[in-house]
Amino acid sequence: MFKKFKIPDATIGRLSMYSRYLIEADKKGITTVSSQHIAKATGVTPAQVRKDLAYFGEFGTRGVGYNSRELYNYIMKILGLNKQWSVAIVGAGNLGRALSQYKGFNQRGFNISCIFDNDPKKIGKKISNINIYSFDSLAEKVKDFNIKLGIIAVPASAAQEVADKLVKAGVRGIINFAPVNITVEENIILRRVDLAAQLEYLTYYLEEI
Amino acid sequence: MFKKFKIPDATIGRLSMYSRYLIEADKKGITTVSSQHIAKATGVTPAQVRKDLAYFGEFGTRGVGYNSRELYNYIMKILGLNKQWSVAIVGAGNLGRALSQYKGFNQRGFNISCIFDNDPKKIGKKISNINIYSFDSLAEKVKDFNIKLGIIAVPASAAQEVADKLVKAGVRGIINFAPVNITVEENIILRRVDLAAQLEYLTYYLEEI
DNA sequence: CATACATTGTTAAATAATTAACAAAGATTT
DNA sequence: AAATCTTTGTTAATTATTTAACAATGTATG
Repeated sequence: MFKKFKIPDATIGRLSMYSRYLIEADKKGITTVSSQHIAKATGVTPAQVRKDLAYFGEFGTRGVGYNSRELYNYIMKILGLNKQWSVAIVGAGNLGRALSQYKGFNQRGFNISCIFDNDPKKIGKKISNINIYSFDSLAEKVKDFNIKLGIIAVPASAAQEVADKLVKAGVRGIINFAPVNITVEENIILRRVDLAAQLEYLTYYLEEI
Repeated sequence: MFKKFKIPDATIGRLSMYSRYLIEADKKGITTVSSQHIAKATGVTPAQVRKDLAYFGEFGTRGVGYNSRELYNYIMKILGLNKQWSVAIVGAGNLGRALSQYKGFNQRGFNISCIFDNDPKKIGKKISNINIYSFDSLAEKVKDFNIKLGIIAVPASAAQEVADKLVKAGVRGIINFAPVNITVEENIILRRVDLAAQLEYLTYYLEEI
């Protein structure tokens, strides 16, 4: 698996979609699929599918297509999903609690190992069998559980501080749900997910039609 | 407000970020900001800020910058956020419940009016004062509450059916949290948010470093 | 086994988005 | 009031991404 070239960010998101389609196809007994099939199921063009895959190698057979299971395995490997990942969620508010229980993470190999909060009323409790720990024990627990991924679900005002703590503890990738821009050192992967902004895309387009 | 040209999708997301910075700046008594200030606070380039704004008009004063409050108001108007929007959430599972309670929506003018589910145990109950109704009453309630935005938080297998129902009831914009591609007629605005895929971006980049 | 057909992988063309450069316009200083 | 400084808005250049086209390659058919 080689990542020599710069791959468009969007490609990664599409690979994830492809993989979901492929595992479904495989379950249904569809052993072979074409770029056309994948494209139709995921809402992209066949050329896009082939281009995306071409970044990583040759996975198909000309005149035939792709073996569903095989391509699925390749993509999962590309995405780094051929193993389990431990994840920490920081913030046991509504969003943090929901994400802790969200089944979709488990389905893709993510294991929410622990939750952190600074509310004494929450510390020591559990959310669907996941322990809530104090901020103070973050570094310790991150090392214990070998956690490389962190989810920030705290208010905007605390997000940067939490990010710093996570990075210091050894976390390598962070998703920030707080609606604020935070910065991390260069070798840390950071993504921002702004739920309200998603609705704002809709209102923007609906506004003037 | 004119949307003659095709605006990059990313621009809309950035406008949302800018607006969040601007209201904060205004609260702190910073009446004037430059594209440089906005850029630094939101993690983009000053040229990007000016380009984004230029799609919609001239909001600044050369040699001076932008009036924080004024630009904030302009952007909110552009995004269609100068009024309240009623939103329906479909699915009262973990994710649906969390989104119903998520404070971030309210802060930006979104009002979760009702929740729909088909579980008899949930119908009739409330989640932080928001009623849970049956799928059957969806069309009726969407009209009663004048709901134009819908959030799909049901399992992938039910997502398309829910989308169809929402559209038929008069909803114009949809966010789909189910990890599946759904289709809607052309004049409906649809966005897909795949939470697991967000983590997969991280693992992709962490995999081979 | 030659011909027709299907579908990939790849190269080229077209489109889109970002960044850089700078003239225009207003504020400040001498 | 001329000269200098600042920062916008806009145009041009650059970079990135998507789409289209097609040669290469394998399968199926007569």
